[in-house]
Amino acid sequence: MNQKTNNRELILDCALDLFYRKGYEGVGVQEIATKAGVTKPTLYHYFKSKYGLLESLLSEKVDPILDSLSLATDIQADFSHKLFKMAENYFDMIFTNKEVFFFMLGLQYASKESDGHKAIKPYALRLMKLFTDVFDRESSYLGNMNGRQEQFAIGFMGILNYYLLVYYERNADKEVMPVISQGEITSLVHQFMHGIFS
Amino acid sequence: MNQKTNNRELILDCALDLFYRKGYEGVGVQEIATKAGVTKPTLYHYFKSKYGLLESLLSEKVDPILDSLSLATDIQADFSHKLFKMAENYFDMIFTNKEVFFFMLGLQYASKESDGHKAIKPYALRLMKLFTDVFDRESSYLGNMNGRQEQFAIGFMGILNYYLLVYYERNADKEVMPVISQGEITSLVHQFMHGIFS
DNA sequence: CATATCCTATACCGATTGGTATACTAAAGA
DNA sequence: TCTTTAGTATACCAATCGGTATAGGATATG
Repeated sequence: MNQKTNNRELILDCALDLFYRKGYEGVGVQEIATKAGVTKPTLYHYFKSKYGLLESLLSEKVDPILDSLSLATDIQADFSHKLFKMAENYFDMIFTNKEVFFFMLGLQYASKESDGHKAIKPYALRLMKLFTDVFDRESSYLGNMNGRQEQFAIGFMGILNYYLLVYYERNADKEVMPVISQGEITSLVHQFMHGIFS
Repeated sequence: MNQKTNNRELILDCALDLFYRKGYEGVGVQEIATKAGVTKPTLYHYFKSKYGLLESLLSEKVDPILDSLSLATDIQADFSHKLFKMAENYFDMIFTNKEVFFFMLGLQYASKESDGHKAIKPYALRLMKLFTDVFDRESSYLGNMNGRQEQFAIGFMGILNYYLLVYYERNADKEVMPVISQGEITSLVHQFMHGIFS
């Protein structure tokens, strides 16, 4: 039985759990190794540095998520339904990858000079582009966005992410976090599309 | 001349600048002291610990800002104008207190178990309540929000904050960050109130 | 002048930080 | 069987972490 890949994966998983709970800078390499039941040289055999570990972690955990999100934006439906589906997929993705997502979100808001922020930047841009593309594609049909597609994408992501943050904090104490209902998603999408008077 | 308050203030300012640029965990006590031109015991004379320094920093820098923001929400105008004024004040506040605000935002998204997140929580809640109150007060006039005031507040803050984050990243390299124009604010508020079809 | 208080510096603490040199073991390929 | 390679452990490194004991200097009050 090949132990190699096992330990590598184990280290990544332990690192993610710790990073998620305490933040990238708040976790030492020793702590990760101990939790994974290996020693530091083992960790350094697989990853060239702590930052290298972070990079591997992101590329192996975040990229697949973005890939699947990307596929999910290719549905055929009217715009309102499309946005609903997008929000639903987004929330789904987040609840099944809670640790990755909130760790990612934290890095996005971390100080610019921090290692974490530098590491997350390409992924954040890709996620943003994913949302912007949806509005861009729609504008060729609707044609009424007047170059504001990006502002819409920012607004949509802003609403979803901030809603998630608040939701997450309020249910943090709960054993298992309850999912966001379809009604809530509908309400959020409706608010985004038609404003607050309706 | 009394040097005491000078050094205390100096330490706070240096700490803020460093925390803003490198993050709370990314900065050592020694680094703060050195930048302020004092030694560690001096720092520890004024603040009982690194965390105590953070607490003092927040209460002395964030609270006044929230106070002034709170006052600014008390204007008499139609709702749309009120939201515009709020967004304008919010952006104004942020651009004149860039370091405090983005440091605060970073802590808000930091991992729950981190010291920084624990320290910022009450301030984040106060800011949130500030926005929610505006919608609550308006609902007594309009009465058409059906208990969704909080969702609206979250959405509004989400749009503003995410817009700020993107804007901030794009202009990070610039010598002096250009302010967000009144037109942009109008557009954002309009989008929030009436949705994307208009 | 003397005392008390506030402030600051030298020098140190144990613990932890990220990272490594060296050697050993197990397995796979020739 | 011999050699090579990947993986792991012991033990170590200098540097930094947050924090402090002690003592000296300044200033204000008695």
